[in-house]
Amino acid sequence: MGTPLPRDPIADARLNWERHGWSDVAAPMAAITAIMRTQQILLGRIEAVLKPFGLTFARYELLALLSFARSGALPMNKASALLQVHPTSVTNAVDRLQEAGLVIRSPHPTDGRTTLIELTSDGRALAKRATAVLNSEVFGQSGFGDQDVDQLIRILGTFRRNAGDFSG
Amino acid sequence: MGTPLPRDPIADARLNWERHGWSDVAAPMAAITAIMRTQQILLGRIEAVLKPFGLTFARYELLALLSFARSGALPMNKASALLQVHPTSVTNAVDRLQEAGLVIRSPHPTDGRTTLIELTSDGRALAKRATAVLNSEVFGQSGFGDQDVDQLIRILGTFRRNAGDFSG
DNA sequence: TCCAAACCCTTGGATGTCCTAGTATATTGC
DNA sequence: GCAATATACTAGGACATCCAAGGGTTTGGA
Repeated sequence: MGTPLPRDPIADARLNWERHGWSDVAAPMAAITAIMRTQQILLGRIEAVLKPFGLTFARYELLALLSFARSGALPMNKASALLQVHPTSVTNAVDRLQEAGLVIRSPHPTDGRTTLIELTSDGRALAKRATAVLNSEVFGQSGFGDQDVDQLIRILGTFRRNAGDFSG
Repeated sequence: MGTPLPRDPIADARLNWERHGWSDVAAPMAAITAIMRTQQILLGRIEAVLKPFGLTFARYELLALLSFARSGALPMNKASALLQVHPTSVTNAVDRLQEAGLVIRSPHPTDGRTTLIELTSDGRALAKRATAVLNSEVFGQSGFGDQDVDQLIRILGTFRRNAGDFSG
């Protein structure tokens, strides 16, 4: 990982696609592969920033989501839907956050099937500190130009809507 | 996952960021979060297509990379660099591909430290079939417009170069 | 009223990714 | 020529993600 490659591997893959007669899908292949790689780079940066807090991105996302809920609590199925991850992933994250004393599980007042995740004061404080560093170290230095940020939001927003993420 | 959300959770997160006084980084936060989510959606589609072949995306990428090498063989460290993943991830993928009879390990002729990964004829055939389906089912139906594909390639290409992926 | 279907969460299993450490082989410098 | 350093791969561990299955709770139709 340390040393940059002499050539862009994704551009090379695109050339290979074209050479094999798949020119019609070479460009979207390159775009999709670039998204995969960009995600990998960004996730690496985020995890590096969160590590000193004892957080992973998955746990941070849950903590941040709870901190924006008015009551500081959410049902697990709601968290799963909003974070768009499998329910078992939420179970996993809550287990670890609970061990760390950042959230607690509490029964839903009216629905016996549902478990509420509730932020502790420690959890709320940690979410705040982690967000501040994430803002300054990652989001504030994304490396994307302002116009490109707008383009990404537009393009990926359309894609996500078409993929069935949301109906708005 | 099944039902679309009534609202875009990323747009909501952006509003939350702005409400908390982080307007200066709200847009890049939204763009980065959208990249993470888009990657998740695309990976899901790809894995669904590859599953009938007994392949995962990681294994497919390795297979495809080998199929483009003239000799059909590559040193593991080379594969790790080109795929931009950790060497242990390549070891893992090769283990499983080898069990499936799709690749074999062979010693490097001059460097005793190095192991070559070599495509078997089964591996080459499977890579070809999987690529065909991936092209028609995923890359050919990406949901991105032609202009958006070009924008993505440009924006993410710049990002990756600045991140140190390649020097070209 | 009551049982079947739907829903919620958890457990167990399979994969992939990374990190750290360890073993083996090459290369470099004295 | 030999020791020190660098490189290549593998083993073990921590996490996260998904799927399939299981047990408890609600809901809704007969």
